Amino acid sequence: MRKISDSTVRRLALYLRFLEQSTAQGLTTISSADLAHRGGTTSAQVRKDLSFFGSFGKRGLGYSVPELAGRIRDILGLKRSHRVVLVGAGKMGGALLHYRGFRQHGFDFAAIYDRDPKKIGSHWNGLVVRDIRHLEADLKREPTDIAIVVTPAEAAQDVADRLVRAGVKAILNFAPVQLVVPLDVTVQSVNMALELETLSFALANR
Amino acid sequence: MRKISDSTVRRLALYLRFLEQSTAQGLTTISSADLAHRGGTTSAQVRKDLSFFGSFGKRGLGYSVPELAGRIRDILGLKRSHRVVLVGAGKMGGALLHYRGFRQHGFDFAAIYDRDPKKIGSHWNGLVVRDIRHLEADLKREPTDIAIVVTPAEAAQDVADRLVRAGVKAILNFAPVQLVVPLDVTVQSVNMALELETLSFALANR
DNA sequence: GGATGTGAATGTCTTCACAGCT
DNA sequence: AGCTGTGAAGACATTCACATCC
Repeated sequence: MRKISDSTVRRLALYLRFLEQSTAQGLTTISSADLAHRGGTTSAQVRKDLSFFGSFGKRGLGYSVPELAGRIRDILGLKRSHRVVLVGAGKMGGALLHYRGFRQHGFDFAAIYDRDPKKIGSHWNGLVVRDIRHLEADLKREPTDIAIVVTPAEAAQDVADRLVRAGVKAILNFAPVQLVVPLDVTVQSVNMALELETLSFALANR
Repeated sequence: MRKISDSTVRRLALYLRFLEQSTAQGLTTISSADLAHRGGTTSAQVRKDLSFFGSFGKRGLGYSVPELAGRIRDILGLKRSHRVVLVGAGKMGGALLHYRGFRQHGFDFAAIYDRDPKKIGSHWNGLVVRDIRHLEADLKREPTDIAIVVTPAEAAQDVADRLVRAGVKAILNFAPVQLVVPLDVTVQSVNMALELETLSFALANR
């Protein structure tokens, strides 16, 4: 497949969000201009993004909301649900576990791990926190391709190495470190202090 | 000032992280190649990023770690601390409030707001949750330029409008909606479901 | 000698603009 | 007539490569 840019993928996910809202509002048809307006981009951008994957619209009319939503779900691989394991049973881990948006989009938490004996065995949103030592054996029994890492910075690389060895192919990293992984593993990092720093830059330079 | 790309700003923040680590390790000098290696980029990229703001290195030697760190802090506006208000006293808000990385980088929580009477008045990490109704009056007394929005999607735009009216110039948004704000206000959004969706795309297309 | 700083070349993403369907 | 789909143009970002200086 032709190389698709990260920005295009992120925009597709955004468009999908708007399509879902449009469905809720009972709309059946939407134009690239509408989608663009809501996503802060241009209609040409929307059409170009979609054109990498096919032509889903009707000239003179626009796109069928349900059809386009289906196509994008297909493109993003959201037609099936994903098992997700979470490593790090801290405050942030707990917040993520309760975050509605994940389940709504087909991401289901299968397990939560920590290494702190005080946390192991406690119940979190219907799941029991397991000893990180069981990670490899558990994933061998039930393969999982997405992991969320919410450990302190010092532990994150080690956890990532173990996840990779256990066959995880995609990691969402909240620890403030740059994870090193093999090329066939994808990492997305959310670095919250860094987000604030870009805001600080914007404030300092207006 | 010449227009600086968002990617450049984010990389600067990353370099700063590495410089801090290098300081901790007692290094006094670092080359663009070292910085590049740790940040997953190239030495030319590092030099180009820095060149937008001046020439901070010594040819044949590299960069002085403390000096470069200082320069980047200056560029990013991190030489002063920032007052931050948080809106939304949910699980995620609580997690952010406890997140060490913020304070470490000079971002200090000044207040936390919610509209749920059951939460108002309770203590969160040394702060008392205040009624969102006091937002405008509080910010008039103590101007603040950064706000973090961690409300449900439905409430986020309304909260953003009020923040803007109260003079906030930078918003870090965790609600899964696209906030509409005037041009002189900067928004950074962290959309967690969207991050997982890009991972799902990567899994589906390898 | 060794690493920076930077124009020039290349590559990538976005926008334009219009032919082509419905 | 209206809106898509898409080559071509333009803007922007990254990489190259080398003169420059410590």
